[in-house]
Amino acid sequence: MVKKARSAPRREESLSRESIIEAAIELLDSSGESGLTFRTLSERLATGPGAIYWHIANKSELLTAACDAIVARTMEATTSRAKPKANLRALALGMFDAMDAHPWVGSALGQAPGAMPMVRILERLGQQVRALGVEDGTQWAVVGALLNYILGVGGRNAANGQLARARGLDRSDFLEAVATAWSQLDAHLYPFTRSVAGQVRAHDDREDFLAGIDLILKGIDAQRRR
Amino acid sequence: MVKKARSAPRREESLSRESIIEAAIELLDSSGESGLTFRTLSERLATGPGAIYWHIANKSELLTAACDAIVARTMEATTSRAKPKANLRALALGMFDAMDAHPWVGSALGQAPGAMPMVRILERLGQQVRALGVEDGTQWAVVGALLNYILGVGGRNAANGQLARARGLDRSDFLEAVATAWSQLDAHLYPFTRSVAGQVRAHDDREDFLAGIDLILKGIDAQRRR
DNA sequence: ACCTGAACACCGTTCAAGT
DNA sequence: ACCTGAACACCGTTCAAGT
Repeated sequence: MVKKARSAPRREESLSRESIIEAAIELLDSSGESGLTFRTLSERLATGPGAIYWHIANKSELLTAACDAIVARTMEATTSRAKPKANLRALALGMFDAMDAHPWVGSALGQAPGAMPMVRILERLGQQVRALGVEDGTQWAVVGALLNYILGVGGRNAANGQLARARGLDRSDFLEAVATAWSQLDAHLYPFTRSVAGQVRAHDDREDFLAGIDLILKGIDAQRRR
Repeated sequence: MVKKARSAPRREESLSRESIIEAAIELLDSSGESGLTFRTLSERLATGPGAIYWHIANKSELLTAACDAIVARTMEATTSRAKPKANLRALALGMFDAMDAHPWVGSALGQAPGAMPMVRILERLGQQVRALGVEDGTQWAVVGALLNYILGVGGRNAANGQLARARGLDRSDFLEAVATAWSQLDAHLYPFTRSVAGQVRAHDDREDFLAGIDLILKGIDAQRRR
């Protein structure tokens, strides 16, 4: 009945940098960082692996570009209309949620120091720290502390997710396994880790994250008051 | 003159987990994370790639074990005989220097959440935070903030080093390139990043790192005083 | 018990050849 | 200008076969 039998899936539009990046994001979301392969990606785009290189220099550029797309959207979704502190918290939480939804973003951010996705975050943090009235000389240190903390948490979360995936567990099963291992450590050598094992199970990552941000914000206050 | 002509290099002792880890550390130090290969490693140990699997499960275990060896040495070298705050600073600086000397340690740490190398650091931080008099309920958040910050900086430094190596630059040339790129950003969209570009060039990473630690310590004080 | 090394199933990347 | 897909030079990992 149909004029043309539809054979193998065929691209209708030509490849473009954006369509490649969008497909890469889908792949990363569904199969993790190890799932992003030029072969798998080119299959999904109904082309050959070589074609991608016409639009993107290499894999690390692709990963950074995918990461940047997520970060850019997150920055757009996070307005800055409240007071600086509230903005900083919202910004941090926005990044936390983005890295939670796309675990690969945390590790991709870490792999592209000084590049665009990091700069977007740095800039927004910096503007709010300025608005907070921190003096010029210490702005860099303060923003650096916030940025490193955010990226540190993101990287850790990403690693948790990847390890869990690799072992076929979900996140909470993985944390459960960590808690169990910690509670079996030598009581004499690792008293603190043992005492804290239960909290690994119970606590809310998002709340812990925010508590860290608040701690840094308190430090900023204390420094400014001096 | 010599009884037996020495032919191809031959192992004199049998392989062991430790000798493999030691060789891996040497390889990582000299050629970076991408330089650690089962083939290169087995050549250096005068054996075949398969032999290593008798002693170590896989590459990620090898990397974590190498990382743990460095962290364990660092913890041993860092005594805790002063006041808690001084101990925390010394501990953080010790890790900073270790990650500076072995840039791959920063990224290896991030890849092994909940595993031994991380636990060593967690435990030491935790004991000092306890000694500081932080109440039980908030110890986890405080230690988490310190740990995430330390690992965040370590990861960033590692990424800087690896990127620089990949581009055939040394670290300062790489930072120079970042500073230049940042200073050419759009003045309207990226005022903060531009203003801070110069400091990327000038500032001492180690001092910046310590400033961040002090900021968190100040936050802890402020929280306790409440 | 421990080691050897060929073989397997992948990678990222290149590049002549096509349209 | 853009795409194709075979080919290159690697990987980590396995495993029969050796000692």
